Order: sequence, then C-alpha cells, then structure tokens
Amino acid sequence: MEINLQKNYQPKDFEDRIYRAWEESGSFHAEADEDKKPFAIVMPPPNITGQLHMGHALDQTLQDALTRWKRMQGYSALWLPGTDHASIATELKVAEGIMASEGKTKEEIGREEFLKRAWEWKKEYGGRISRQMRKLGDSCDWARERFTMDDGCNRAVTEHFVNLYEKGWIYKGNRMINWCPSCGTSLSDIEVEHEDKNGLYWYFRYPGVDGEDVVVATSRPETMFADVAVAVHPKDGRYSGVVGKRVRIPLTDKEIPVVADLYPDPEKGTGAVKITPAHDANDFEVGERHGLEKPFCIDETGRMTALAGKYEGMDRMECRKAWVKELDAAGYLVKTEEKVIPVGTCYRCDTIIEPILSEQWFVKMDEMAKPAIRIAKEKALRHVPDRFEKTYLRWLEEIRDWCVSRQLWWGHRIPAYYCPACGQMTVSRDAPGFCPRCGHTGLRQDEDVLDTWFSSALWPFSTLGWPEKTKELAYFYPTDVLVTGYDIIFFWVVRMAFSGMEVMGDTPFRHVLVHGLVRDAEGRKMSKSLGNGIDPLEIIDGYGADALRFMLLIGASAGNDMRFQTDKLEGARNFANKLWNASRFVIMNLRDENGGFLEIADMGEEGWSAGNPALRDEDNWILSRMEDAIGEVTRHLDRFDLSLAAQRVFELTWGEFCDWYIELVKGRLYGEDEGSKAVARAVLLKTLGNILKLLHPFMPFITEEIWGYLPKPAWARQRDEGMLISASWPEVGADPGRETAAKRLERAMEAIRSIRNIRAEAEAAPSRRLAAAVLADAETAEALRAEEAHIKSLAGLSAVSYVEKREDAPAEAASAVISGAEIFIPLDELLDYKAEHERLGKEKARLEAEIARVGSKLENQSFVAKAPEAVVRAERDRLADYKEKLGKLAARLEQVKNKL
RNA sequence: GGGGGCAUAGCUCAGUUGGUUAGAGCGCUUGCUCGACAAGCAAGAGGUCAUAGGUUCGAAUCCCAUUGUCCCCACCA
Repeated sequence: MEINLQKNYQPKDFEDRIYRAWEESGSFHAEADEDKKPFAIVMPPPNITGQLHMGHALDQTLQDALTRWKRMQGYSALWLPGTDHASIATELKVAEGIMASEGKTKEEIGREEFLKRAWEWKKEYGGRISRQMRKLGDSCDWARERFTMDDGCNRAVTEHFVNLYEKGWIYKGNRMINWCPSCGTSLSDIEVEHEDKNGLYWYFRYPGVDGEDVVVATSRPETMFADVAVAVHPKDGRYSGVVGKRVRIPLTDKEIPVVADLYPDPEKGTGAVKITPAHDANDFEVGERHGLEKPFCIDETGRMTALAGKYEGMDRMECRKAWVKELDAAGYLVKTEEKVIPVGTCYRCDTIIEPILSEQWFVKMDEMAKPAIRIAKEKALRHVPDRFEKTYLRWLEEIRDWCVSRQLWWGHRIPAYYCPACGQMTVSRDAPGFCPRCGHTGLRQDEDVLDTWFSSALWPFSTLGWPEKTKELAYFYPTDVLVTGYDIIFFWVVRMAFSGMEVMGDTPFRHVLVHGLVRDAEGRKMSKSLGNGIDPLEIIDGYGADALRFMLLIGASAGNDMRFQTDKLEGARNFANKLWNASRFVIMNLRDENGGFLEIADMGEEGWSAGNPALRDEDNWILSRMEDAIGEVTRHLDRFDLSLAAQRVFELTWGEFCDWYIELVKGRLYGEDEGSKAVARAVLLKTLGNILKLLHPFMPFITEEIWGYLPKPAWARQRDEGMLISASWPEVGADPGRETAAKRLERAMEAIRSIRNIRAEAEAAPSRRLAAAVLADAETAEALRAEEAHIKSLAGLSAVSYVEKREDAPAEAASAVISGAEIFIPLDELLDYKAEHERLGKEKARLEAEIARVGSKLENQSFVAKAPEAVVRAERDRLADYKEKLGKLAARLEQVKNKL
C-alpha cells in the first residue's frame, strides 16, 4: 500500500471515498438476524423540500453515533432513513414555484396538474437531503429508505384511518377550528403559535331596543356583524335590568338579545360580552347553551361575507379599520384602550389565525391518550433527560380532539366517499364502485387531505412494513431510541406514542433522547428571517464532517441548547489533526523504508496482562488508561451521555496517549533493543486501534481512513480484519495488576512536571541540560530509578544523582517537593533565591491550608464514625502525604532563607 | 394564569447516584524550529460554584425561599 500521509488532517482527501466504500460494502444494511440482538432507530424524516441545517446535523450525528456504536457491539443495528411529504410546507413551496414561473395559482392549474407538479418537485428535491446526509457520514440503511407518501405508507394511513373510523374514534363534525386564511386550510391546535401583540380594545355602545344601552369591549370589531347576543353574568347587578331585553348592533337593524351566562367575567372590560359563535370558541359554547344562530361574517379567504353589508369582499383587517372609523363617526365608539392582545398565528406562514366554525374530521383523543400516558408512567417509554416526561404527560393529559383534515391537495386524501344521489358517506379502504345504500355509482372522494402528522405518527411501524406482518416488524419493533428536539415532542413524539399503542399495542420506542437547539454564536435561534443560519455543508467543506460532528457531540449536553461557535469547531478540527498526526507517528514507526511492516510483537491473548515482563511501566500505564477509557466511554454511551463519552476519548487520545505515552516510548523506538521495540509497536498499535474504535461513532471518516493504514495484528479478532465500521467494540476490563507499574510512572510524571516547572520559572535555557539530585525515601527512589531514562529525556536532564541526606544535596539549587522525594536542580547563575523563596513559600501556604482543612475533618468524630471507611482512609493518607511534604518544604525554606 | 430550564474561570460550557486540591476548550501570560503535529509543545495566572436559609459527618450537587434570565403551554371579551 502506498503510504503518503499528509502532514495535516485533510478530510477532503478521503471522506467521499470512505463513504462510498461503506455504502458499497453493505455495512449500513441491517437484517432481521436471529443470531444477533436487534437495535433500531427510525430517523425523524426531514421535509422533502428542506435542506440539511444545523438542527439536522446534531440530530443525525447523535443517531449515527448510537447506531455505529451498537453495530460495533454486534447488534443488528438498523437506522432507517426517510423523508416526509410535509403537506402544508410543500404545498406552499410548490404553489409559489408555479406562481413564479407561470404566474398561475394552484386553483388555475387544478388538482390533478398540481399534484403532478408536486411529485416532480419531490423527485427533484427529495434526493437532495439524502445526498447531504451522506456528506455527514450517516450510516443509515438506504435500502430501506421510505417516504411518508410511498405505497406502503399510503396503505398504512388508509388502514389506520378506516380502523379508527370503524371504532368510532374518527368522526366528522361541525366545530370551532383554527383557520389560516392565507394557507386556506384548517390547522390543529399545536400548529397555531401564540404571541402577545400590542393592540387595541374598542368599547362600543350597543343601543337598547326595549331597554338600556349596553357597552361591550372587543379586540375584533369586524366580527360584530356576526354577533347574535350580548352576554352578561347573571349575578352582575349592573345588568340585571337588561337581561332578556334586546339591543341593536350599531349602524345595523339587527336586534340581538342580552342573555345571562356564566362565561362573562364581571371584572373584565365592561362585564358585557358580544357573542359571535361562528368566530370564537368561547362564544360558540355560549351560543350552544342558548340555542343561538351561528352566522359567519368572515369567509375562508379572510374576507367579509354578505353579512357585513357594504363591506362584503373586503379583507377582515381593512374592514376593521373602516368599520371602527364609521362607528366612531356615528358616536358609537365609547373609548379605546391600548392592551396586549394574545393572537394566534400560523406556524407556517405567520398569518393571524381566524377561529371559525367548520365541518372537519377529528380524531377522538381521550381514550387513545390513556395507554400513551401509561407507558410513560410505567417507564416502558423513558425520556432522556427525564424532565421531558413532564412535558409529554401534561400534553397528553390535557389533550383535546385532533382536527386532522386539511384543505390542501398534497397529502393523503381522506378515504371517505360520498354518493351523488343520496349523499351517503362511505369510509373504506378501497374506492367503492357504487353506493352501498342506493347503489348509485360515481361516488366522489372527500376533497380534503390528512394532517401530515397523521402519517408521521405511524412512522415507527409503517416503515417496518405495517399493516403487513413482516419479519422486520416482529424483529425491530419496538425500536430502541427516538432522537429528536424538544420542540417536536408535542407534534410528533406524543402522536407516535398513542398511535403505536393503538396499532401495535406496544410503545414505538423505549427511549426518547431529547436534544436542544443549535443557536448562533450570540445565542439566537438560527432562522431564515434573521439570516443567521449556518450551512452544515459549508462547514463540512471547510473543516470536515468529523470536526463538525465532534463539535456538535461534545458541545451538546442532553436536552440543552448549544451555541455554534467557530472556535469550538476549530478545536474539534485541531483534535482531528492531533489524531491524524499521532497516527502518522505510529504508522511511521510501524513501517520500514520500503513500506513493509516492521516486527510487531505477537502478544497473543495473555501478552496484554500486567504479568507479562516484556511490558514496561509506560506500557502498563497507557494500557490501564485505555482500559479505563473503554469502561467509561461504554458506560456513558449506555446512559446516552454522548458528550461525556466523547470527552473521555478526547482525554485518552490527547492528554494520555499523545502527551505522555508517545513521548515516553520514543526512547525505545529510537533505541537498539529490537525486542523492546517490537513490544512498543504492539502497544502503540493496540492503543491506537482502540482509540480509533472508541472514536469511530463520533468521527467515522478519519478513524476509518487511519484504520485502513494500520496492519492487522496477530491478536486481531476476525471482525477486526475488515473495515472499522464493522469492527468489534472493545470490551477489556481494568487489569488491577497494572497498578504498581502505573504508580511508578505517575511518580515519575510528578517529578517531570516539577522539574519542568522549575525550569520554566527560572527561565532556564531549554536546550541546556541540567543535572538533578534526588533526596527520596526508599520506595520513591526505586520508582524514580526505574523511570530515570524517562525523567531525563522528558525533563531535559543530563544526569540524576541520589543523595541520602539533605546535607548531601547541592546547596546552590532550586528545589521541588513531590510525594516521597525532594528534587534539587543546581541552576548556577540562573538561580534567583528571592523567587525561589517566594515559590516555596506559596507552596507551603497552600499545603498548610490543605492540612488545616483535612485535619479538622479528621478531628471531627462524627465524620470518622459516619463517613465510609474508604473516604476516611483517603483523607488520612492525604494528610500524611501533605505533612511529609510540608516537613521537607519547611526545612528547605529555612535553607533558602539563609541564602537571602 | 400554569409548567420547565438556566445562573460554575474573561468567554462558551462539563461536572454521572452528595466525599476531587471544582474541570475542559477558547482567550490571557511566559518560554520553545527537542526527528507526529505551530491546527503544535511546555510552564503558569484566573473561580467565596447567583443570594439567603435548611438537611447532612460532609453540599457546586439534595430541600425551601429570593433575584436575574430564557423557554414552553393556556379559549379570556
């Protein structure tokens, strides 16, 4: 193999190539394999009209990391991708496109033609987002890619709809719904966003017909034409005289009754409320109670109806202005008041929603919500973090019937058919050829389509084959984890939960991993209107997919928002570069000049145990760090703490492997002892191999690329001989036998750090080799002697000597105290006793403070009695260590003082 | 009107079931062309963990209150 590793991490050199290799190898594909345990994630399907944004990047990176990890653990790991038809969003986009190119409205084009265009649109753009996912490195099973309007999903939707209808849980009814005049469709309650706007209250006098005038307040004067009553509270004394009398709608000849109802709050406004049943949910109920008419004055396009007389056809907001002006001129406007008014707006187009009375399809929710509540309470469905369970439950507990019909064309058409002759409605899986009641043919299908979320609610099982009884469904359902943002819990998670329970009788997923939003550097939400969005593809282009992924993973703690900052990204990129170069170092040291492999010790099964005498202290140390990291990373992943897992590998890679092990092992690699070199190579390879494995779920490209350059050692398991994506997840536990060796090395590290510190403080010329004298107890002396070569090379010493007594140590020297030893460095003319005195004094003060703290703790009898033994012992050891250090420090300080 | 999050180093944030000398990255200071890496190496400065109580042998961590801040839900004219 040609080895020509670039000096720097250059992701463009390999990302596309690696992805192709994965895809061609079939590694992404998961079967219902009875020899393996199943693991499944269904991907929240992005909109076909959409583009990959940072939210997707985070969402998908989390899913991909989990999938890759489980795949390596030997599960049949399925990550099922797909896209959503996004009824409203797509319809708006397609209509916009047609208008832009042909200047026609969708009505002018007609339903058939419009749908043809929409499918063309889907064909053109539907693939875009999946191409973008490949750039991110998503290891999803493309062979199982689905679309919410493909044949299988269509069948699932129809089947489910008909089942619910037959059960009586879907009904058609004339009720108050949210209407978006701009989109021209009804919306469900959660598709309405609530915001407070500064607005006006107008107080109007309704002249009495057979009694007194009544003043009412309203924020929507244009609805006045559809008033059918004025309501007052029965106990409101101010109005006791007018109840039962009539008033007239100003400037009209319409007379309406004053009714007594519990709805009006005497504290608010004037205590009298105008009642407009067709345009307000509360008023609707008042109207029902009093058997009132429900006339409309605003139509579905937001214009005034004939009821508004000369304002007919005028936009509702225009009418409001003109009507108020007219009323004012006529003396009916009593006063106006500035007030904050809560208004509902459309989540897609931001238009103010009109509550109107309309005949729509509804799903009855009370019974269906119950099992969904139960699974959360019984923990068959767990939220991570668990606080989101509250959000989930509260919504289900307050759930109201779900308006599922939309006056749109792009979507699943409601399977209800009407007889043109007798009007009979038939709900059926297939279009009936004739009316079951009168036998007439030519039945017309309902014009409306279903809410997008009706089909996505079925996603966890429709994608696995339902309503067919497929082996995939039996094997992968319930899925393991659903990954999504907290903003989607109401829209989607809840609906999948109750639908899953209704259809499958089991939770659709055992865990919901909830993440937050990716915000911009200032903490603002990324949005089109602010123009502060960051395109993941540009970032991948500039920094690499792995850098982006790692940055997202390490920066996102579960459920919390994160900020997207360039310096974080650079940090992740730098980490990739660090890994790249450490790997380059390893590879360079594994190969000879001809590109062949040098001898790597065959450690076999037993060779890795601490008992193998061929292993040096630094080998045991890095192996123990590696074993610790394997345990911790796995534990964090088990708990869905991806961020902590990533941090631990980061530390292993950079802080332990690069900063220490590579430096410690260089002496051996450049030395003459071939046997020792072969062992060093083995440890390098073993450790790097495991680092790549631990890192692969987070940074799949670079780890796979490096993996390809590594020789497959004799100890490799069969699975590890192919690509990293399907290699085995490391499982080694800690080897307690390494402790002694690791302790010796750590003692040496402490010495190295102290000496480096002295050097830096004294500004000793770095190139200058220094001699050190050590005054140590027997055990420490042994440890330091064993590690002397490392201490010399890493701390830049020419010689280390050992002395028995303080008096034998060089007098003219800087010194440092470590556990069990004192180190003296003669610095000649560079020695500054004043600085030395200050440095040691500071250290002494710190130790004294610690001794006081630990001492008082140990003097506390209840601490000693009640705290766990291990904690007490640790404190005692610490105290002894501090006291020993303090003793030396005090003695040394005395010496230094005399030099001043 | 309900519900929830957050408050830890100059900045952005970790801190897993209460026991560390409270951490990281960036920034800052100082010194480094030592045969993987200046996208780097080494040394260092920097925090009374928002405030006030409580529980406990022991609190950044658990409880209560307060302040600030952000978000979600809600049919109030």
